[in-house]
Amino acid sequence: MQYLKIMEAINEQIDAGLLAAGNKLPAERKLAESFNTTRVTLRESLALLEAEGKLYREDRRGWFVSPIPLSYDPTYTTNFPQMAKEQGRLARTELIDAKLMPASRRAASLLKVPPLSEVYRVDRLRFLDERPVVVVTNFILPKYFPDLLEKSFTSSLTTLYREEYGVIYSKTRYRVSTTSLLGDTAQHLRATAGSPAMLVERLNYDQHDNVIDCDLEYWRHDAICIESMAQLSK
Amino acid sequence: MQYLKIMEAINEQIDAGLLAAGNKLPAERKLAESFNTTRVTLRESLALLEAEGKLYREDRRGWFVSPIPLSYDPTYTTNFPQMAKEQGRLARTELIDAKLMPASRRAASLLKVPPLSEVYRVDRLRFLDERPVVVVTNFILPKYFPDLLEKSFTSSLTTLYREEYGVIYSKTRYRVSTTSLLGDTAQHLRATAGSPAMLVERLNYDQHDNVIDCDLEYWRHDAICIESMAQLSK
DNA sequence: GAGTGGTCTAGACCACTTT
DNA sequence: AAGTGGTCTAGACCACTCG
Repeated sequence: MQYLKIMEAINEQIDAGLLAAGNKLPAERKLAESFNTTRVTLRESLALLEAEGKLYREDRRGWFVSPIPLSYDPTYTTNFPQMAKEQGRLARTELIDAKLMPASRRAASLLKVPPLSEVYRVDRLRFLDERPVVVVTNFILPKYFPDLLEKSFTSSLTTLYREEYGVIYSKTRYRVSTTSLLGDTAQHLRATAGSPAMLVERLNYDQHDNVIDCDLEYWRHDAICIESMAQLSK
Repeated sequence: MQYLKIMEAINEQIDAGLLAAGNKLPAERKLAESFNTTRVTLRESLALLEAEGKLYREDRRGWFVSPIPLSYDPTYTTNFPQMAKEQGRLARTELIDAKLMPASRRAASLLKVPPLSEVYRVDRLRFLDERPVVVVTNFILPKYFPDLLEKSFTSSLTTLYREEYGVIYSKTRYRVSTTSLLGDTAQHLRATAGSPAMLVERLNYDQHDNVIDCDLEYWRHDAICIESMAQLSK
């Protein structure tokens, strides 16, 4: 099992600090040669390290050493930039698109509205230390947020909800699963189609226990770990 | 991008119900031939479907269609068999090993005890509908559980804690990340080395807020989704 | 324009599972 | 004994990135 040995060798270089977070690895052909193997086998090792979250890929750009993951607490509402800041990271959000449209099947079922009901859809791309790490899609019930599209999306949605509409996030139902990145989502994250990813789906309630929106978050899976504290319910 | 097309084709067959949960796919060579491609390319498609949680592999046995994932709520203490039962699934736990030993570095740091302190280590393998889905390793502080090894491990640990020691799980700190299966863990799960996995680490507290144990759970990543409700803390 | 990663081909051998 | 999946080789072409 060559590819396991190669994986361990690269792993050691990372642990020893020879390859620091963010560093680009040498070209695949060079690595393959230095490990005395072919590209196919080498790529198997790299894919394994990617699955473990030690390396990540930028499509057609090469392989990089993963930074420390962001600790993400779904029970904590602070907005993304602040969450990052508290962990000594720099965050930034880019608006991809915001529009009124018929709810997708998944969104309609989460929000418990009839299929094809009109909802706002807001797509955003978030960066951590200038690396794109998550594509967030919100589906928002227009009922609670009239004329949402005329507002500015420069601040966080939670802030917008609170300051413009007096709506306060108070409860969230979340679901975490693993998946892979495809199509536009992959492109925004500069990822190769099929890269492993973490999907966080959230259904958010306001202070009166009304469902106000839901969101789908496609994370580069090495960029976060979900971390929380829970009182046990039984 | 052939492998994406193949992936979609197989996906459709699953969605259409032609390939039902638990079904074994035809041999790789046959699939490759029927899609008019080579095994390498076909395996790329299969690996993608594995990453998405649609298929899983049993080492040297072939590819299978994934069953519906178990919904796993980390804030819910009911033991594993009961959690499964509530979702109409059959669960079973096998004891792999139980012994007193020096804490591993990871365990010592979680439990906040000096490295190499003696702790109980209990390894168990859990099945869902007769499929091995998770390897659970508990590191238990002997301080609260004298003579633990003399007890029977046929019931759940939570039950054992409560009935034999009056210790009640009341709070848990959990962390979810993605990783891959290697070595013994992979073997117990009948997985090929490097299969994608979900790692759930928990640090458990009793009714007096004492840390009593921690555990590492290596899940076949298609077998669960983490799902919970949270009151927002701020 | 050179080099790189993404994708693909057409084989091969081995150890293991299955028949 | 036959067939299967796991692993590996030694190439190839293309579209893209980067200097």
